Amino acid sequence: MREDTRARIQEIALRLFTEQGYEATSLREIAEELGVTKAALYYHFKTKDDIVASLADLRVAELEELLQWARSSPKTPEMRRELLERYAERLKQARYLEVTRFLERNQTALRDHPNISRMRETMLALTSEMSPPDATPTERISHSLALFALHAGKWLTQQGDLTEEEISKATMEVALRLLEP
Amino acid sequence: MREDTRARIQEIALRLFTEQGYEATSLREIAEELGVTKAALYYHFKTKDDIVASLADLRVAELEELLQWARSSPKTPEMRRELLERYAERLKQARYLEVTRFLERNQTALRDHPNISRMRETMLALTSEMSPPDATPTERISHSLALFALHAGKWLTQQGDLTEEEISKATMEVALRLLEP
DNA sequence: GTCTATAGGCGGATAGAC
DNA sequence: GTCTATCCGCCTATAGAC
Repeated sequence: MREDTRARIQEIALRLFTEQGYEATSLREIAEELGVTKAALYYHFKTKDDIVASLADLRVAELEELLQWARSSPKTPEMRRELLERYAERLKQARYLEVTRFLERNQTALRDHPNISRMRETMLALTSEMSPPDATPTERISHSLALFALHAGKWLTQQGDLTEEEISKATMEVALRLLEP
Repeated sequence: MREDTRARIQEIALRLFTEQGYEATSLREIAEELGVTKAALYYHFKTKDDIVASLADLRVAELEELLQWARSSPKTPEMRRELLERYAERLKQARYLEVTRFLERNQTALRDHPNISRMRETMLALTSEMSPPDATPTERISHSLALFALHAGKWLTQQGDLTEEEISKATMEVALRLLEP
């Protein structure tokens, strides 16, 4: 039953930051929910920003790994399809999805955070790997959008009575179609 | 040269909220930039939230007008194409685009704001007008994404050396293609 | 309409005991 | 590792003069 306190802080912080926003969530709230005092948090993390950094690290590492793979692979349509599938694979992991949501929703508040800038750059580099060098503007937009389409499925969940399976399958179909000529 | 102070507050607040985030922006900053004291702001707006409400009103009204138009129109593919074009038209107006950006980037911080909930619902209703009742899940996702595609162009601006004209044209092409069977 | 002054609270962060 | 106690600054908001 005894869990690493550090991990529990990350867990609670991630949830609250995502639900309420980073600035709107105080260390007091996190501590209260954990059942300790604010001061205890400072044993595990030097600052509030440090908690964010530890959360972002996870995703930055995965994104950079993905980018490295893309760059070292032949620039073919098949590679781009596989990049899409690998990205979708990551999004399926609950923990990773939560972090992604948190970062999506708090872009502005975290704009000066070093990890965030790095993530944005990596994400941009990733979208540019989705198009061949000679692509038209339309192709470029379409291929980049394919990546974001995978996120979109999550926002549109409320819509109708689709199951998660249906949505994720449909979303991938749409994304793949955005890659077609 | 004398401009309505109320309007200038909205203008400055909108910019700072968008750049730094809602929570991260204090009334002191807004007042300083305007060249008055905090207290003066309270003559024009009852609370900080009131400033947000006044900003959101603008967009909520336009979205609801759009929804009303869609609902009172025949449910044809042509209508959906026109809805897309009308939406794109709105996004072209600088003032409207700024408000949209602000709301996009501060969703979490403003999640309890009445206008924001209403906006989210309207936006969702709008996406559901994009699909016929008998649409498959894939069509539903694809058509909804068409609407968001128009936003995406703005995020991907940094990419390459495309002009604003090229991006907006390419984005619309991609969006229209998402509506095709 | 705008000011000065101030109330009252909560924020992040630290010192030092246990 | 966690606590109590505390610092200090900034925040929103209000009262009341001009």
